Amino acid sequence: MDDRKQKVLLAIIQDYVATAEPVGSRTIAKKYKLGVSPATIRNEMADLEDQGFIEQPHASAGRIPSERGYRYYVDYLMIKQELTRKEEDMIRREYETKVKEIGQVIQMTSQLLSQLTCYTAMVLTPRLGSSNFKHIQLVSMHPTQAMIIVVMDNGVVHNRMTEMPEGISASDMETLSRVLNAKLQGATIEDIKRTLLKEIYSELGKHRRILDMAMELIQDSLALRTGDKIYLGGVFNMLNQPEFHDVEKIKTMLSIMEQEKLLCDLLAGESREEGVTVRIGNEIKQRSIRDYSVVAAPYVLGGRKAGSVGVLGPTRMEYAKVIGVVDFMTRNLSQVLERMIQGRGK
Amino acid sequence: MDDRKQKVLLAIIQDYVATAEPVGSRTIAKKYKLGVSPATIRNEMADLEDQGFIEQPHASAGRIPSERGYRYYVDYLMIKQELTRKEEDMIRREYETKVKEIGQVIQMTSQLLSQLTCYTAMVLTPRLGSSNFKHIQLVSMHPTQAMIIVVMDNGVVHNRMTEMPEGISASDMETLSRVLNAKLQGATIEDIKRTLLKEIYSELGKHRRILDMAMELIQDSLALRTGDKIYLGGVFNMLNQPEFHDVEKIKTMLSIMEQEKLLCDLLAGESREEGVTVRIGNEIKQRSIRDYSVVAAPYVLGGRKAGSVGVLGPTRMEYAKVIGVVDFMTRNLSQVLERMIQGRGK
DNA sequence: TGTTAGCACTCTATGTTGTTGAGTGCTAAT
DNA sequence: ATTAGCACTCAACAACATAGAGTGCTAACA
Repeated sequence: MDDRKQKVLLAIIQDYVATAEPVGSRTIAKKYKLGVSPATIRNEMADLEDQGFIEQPHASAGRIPSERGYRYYVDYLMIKQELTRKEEDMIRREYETKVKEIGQVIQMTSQLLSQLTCYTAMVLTPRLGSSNFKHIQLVSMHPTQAMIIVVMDNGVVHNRMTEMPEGISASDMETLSRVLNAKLQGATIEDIKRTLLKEIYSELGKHRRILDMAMELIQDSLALRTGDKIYLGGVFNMLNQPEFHDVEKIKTMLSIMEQEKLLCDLLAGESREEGVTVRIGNEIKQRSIRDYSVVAAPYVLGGRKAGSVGVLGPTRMEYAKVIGVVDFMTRNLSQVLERMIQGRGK
Repeated sequence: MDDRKQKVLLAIIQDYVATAEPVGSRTIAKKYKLGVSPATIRNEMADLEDQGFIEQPHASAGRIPSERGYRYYVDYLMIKQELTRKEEDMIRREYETKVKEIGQVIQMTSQLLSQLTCYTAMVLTPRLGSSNFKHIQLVSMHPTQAMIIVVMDNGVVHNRMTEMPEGISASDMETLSRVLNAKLQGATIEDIKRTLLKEIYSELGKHRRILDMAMELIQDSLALRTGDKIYLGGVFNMLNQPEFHDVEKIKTMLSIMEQEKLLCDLLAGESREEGVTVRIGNEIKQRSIRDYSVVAAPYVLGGRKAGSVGVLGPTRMEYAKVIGVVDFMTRNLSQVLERMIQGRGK
């Protein structure tokens, strides 16, 4: 692959990414002054086509990059595009002013990602590590109603209403809370299941009914692990891409977006322990998405992969830009989350 | 408006709602055996057009109902379609098995609504009435981190992490919680602002830093009123309606769906204190939605309107069905929420 | 007087055909 | 190795023709 061929391929990709129209030899000669005539470029293009880097939609049209072409571009030709000063400032500002809890962080991230790229953003909720029991609190609401609140040590809070037998006063509940807290301090789910449960029951047996509810909630909390949820951003945004001029395309795209499970697999599966991963067209394992490309990367929490973010768009994607954005956003997201959970050390 | 004219209008509406194609006189004569010839029906149709109940898209096409036609249908011709036994059972089962907290109820409702109607569902989150302070709890997390949890008397829970000065033990926090709870019991926001604040500060002055945070959260909680949020369901669902064969239509529709505020106004504004409201086309005040119809109704909590649900679809809508569904769902939703908040009295 | 058959007319949707222009591949000259 | 020239291909577009659905009107009919 000599130098000029690379230049031609680069030109084709850049032009096609920008215009979504097949690129002809004349266009390249004019716009990307390589100092040679269209005829020469035609020869190079014929070669590139033989090697599978570009293809012709039909006989008398220009060329478009093939998946292999994009792959070559991403691996060898592309220069990652860093965010501008302005963009970085904007992002930091958004996080600082508008975000107060973990759900908002995730949502904001997906919004920013799609806004910066014009494609669809996906963010997987973080698995918040350890998740052991921290605190339980029973609060009397109505005469016959109580709320059970469970706090996990990663900062997740669960709560549930429950019916309560008559004749339990608010101070009874306070006592119950205190005893339970003392017993359960720092316990893992195994501890609770194996040993503590019996101990507690024998001690507080008369409040069996409430205990049952409390235990159920604690177990749910421990089991739930903030069940992998995926946030999408800018699905609608992407419809402005010319690949969606056709109603059928829109529908199939939207039906993919509806399949949460598929998208979770996509994100969880594609991104490795570290760094940005790019999957182009058929490189994606999920069959139904083979017309698109994904740029994904994990974000970390306490040094370990906690979740992933990704951008989904047509194979004709601004890879340089998207990769830059995804890279920045994952690092930023890690920081923001870390600060939020560990405390915003001044 | 004589009897036969009504029958013709009814036939036109039913057929057009079913097929989305302009209806001709032949079709009516054949399918809706009125016992007269197409020519007679043509005469009736000419009259109906003069009166503004139907219109012709172009000279040699059949007729389609006008907004006035739909209005007449909804007011005088239509027979509300109750849900089938099967559907009702399905709904009840879904709520019972899958729904454990208030957010899920709302989401499930919008899902079911859109599923049953094939249009887009909108559900406004409930305003949970009073919303006074019920309980506060400080929980020590890390050595320098604490969580503040505030419970409101309508069952809403807010929580926030905060930094904590060194040298405050877990039992200090327990004490703090207890004193605060005692002081604040059942207080409204005014109480807190006017009198209690000073009292508490003078008593617990040395923990000023924590108090500030706690008070901030309480005030936020009182102010937030679970800020009117809207849940949409089945936006994509609706794309299968033939009115969306055109890309532009899809885009404008989706851009409407993105404007949360607009939709909130729509729902909050259109539905009165009680019962199902139907707004057809231009009857909708919001300009940008004038091509659609809305069927909305409020749901109640403790005897007062707490929120609204609605269905948004093309003017060519199955009003009979949709009205039945909306009616049933609001009543059911009221019940489910009531039970959830007041306690699931057996 | 209300109903109906018949018919001319209208207009969209669909298909056909011709034309244009962008772009190629090949060849021969440089 | 590069390039000008040229014949060729094919999608896109426009112009035109055709078919058919549906109407409104008129005149005949019960």
